[in-house]
Amino acid sequence: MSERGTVPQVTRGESLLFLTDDQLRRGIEAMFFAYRGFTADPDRILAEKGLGRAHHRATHFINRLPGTTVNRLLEVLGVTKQSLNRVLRTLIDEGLVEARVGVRDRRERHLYLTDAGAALERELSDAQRARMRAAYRAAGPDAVAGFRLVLEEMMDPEHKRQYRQGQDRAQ
Amino acid sequence: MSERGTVPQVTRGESLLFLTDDQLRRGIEAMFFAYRGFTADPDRILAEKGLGRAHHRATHFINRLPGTTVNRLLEVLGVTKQSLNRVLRTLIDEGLVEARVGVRDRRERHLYLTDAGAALERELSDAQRARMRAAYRAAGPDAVAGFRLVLEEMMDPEHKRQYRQGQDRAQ
DNA sequence: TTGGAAAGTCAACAAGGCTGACATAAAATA
DNA sequence: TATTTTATGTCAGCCTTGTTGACTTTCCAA
Repeated sequence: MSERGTVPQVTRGESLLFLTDDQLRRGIEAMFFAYRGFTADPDRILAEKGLGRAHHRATHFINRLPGTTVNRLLEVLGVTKQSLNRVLRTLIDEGLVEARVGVRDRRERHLYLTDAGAALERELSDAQRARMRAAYRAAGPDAVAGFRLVLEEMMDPEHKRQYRQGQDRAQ
Repeated sequence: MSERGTVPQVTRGESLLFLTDDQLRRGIEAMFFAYRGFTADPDRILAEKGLGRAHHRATHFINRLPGTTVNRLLEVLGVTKQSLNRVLRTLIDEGLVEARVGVRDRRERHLYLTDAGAALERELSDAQRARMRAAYRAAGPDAVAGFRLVLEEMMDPEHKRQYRQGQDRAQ
């Protein structure tokens, strides 16, 4: 907070002009507008099917973590179990997700996408990846590396852990 | 869509490995987790005051565009006037925003933050900038340039325009 | 075997999106 | 001047997706 309105000093020959309040504000607005673009395409598809963004998030991570328990999914998504339950209810009722009672622990429900669920997930992620791919291609590999690094540094520590655990799957 | 599950070919000596579906998925998850971090600190402050993220977005852009009309703000925020109206109503009733009747065109309302509104805006953006600054510092200037470039490429064209117009203010 | 913890469900509420219809005032135009 | 268009605000009602609280079922450890 101490740097507001000031121009950071040049130290050891490095310019710190990328840390001015104005540059930070630009970054904040970039996040705001980019996130809108990021969700726009899946949102359109979901709206047609009477589903919402929450269903997309759930199917994404069920696809990524097949057989996950509800609890595990709760940690990743960061919502209350009641909130997730409503979304799962819909997905199960519509035949997109299957909840299998745990074998070792019968309190647990292990979640899997059905064929229809996998098809939906693919449709949504295809749309999202298409935009991402276009942006990556336009920006180039070095920019992408920077993009990923800054995003990682913005995460809460526990999300950073989860994010890193998601590495090297389906290579 | 055509590249799913394939490894992009190396063309003209460039590696296109940063465009694999898996790399794109990583970017998607990075956006998801980072956006959570991005909004977490202001959300906590807002919750204490009985306000929501929508109030933050409104005060942010009223601060950035002092004297903006309601219509202009609607375009930037991308919500309906009914939705914005509810938010503005609260902000005006709580003495955080002032709506002045237009001089040239008396149908217009020009929006300004009051002193209390400016103080709230500063508290919120200080919190958000603090996280941003830490991420920027940790990632370094080159990463930040890449971050901003990729985000810009992810925006819808009209948001990209608005984003670019926001350059070079309060230098 | 029993009491607590864990997983999941049901009910109710709130924020903040949305649409539609309508009112008012002012500006622009025929 | 009469009419239409524009900018704004408001009411009503709906939906999604968060929340908390209370409850059931199941498991496990004392």
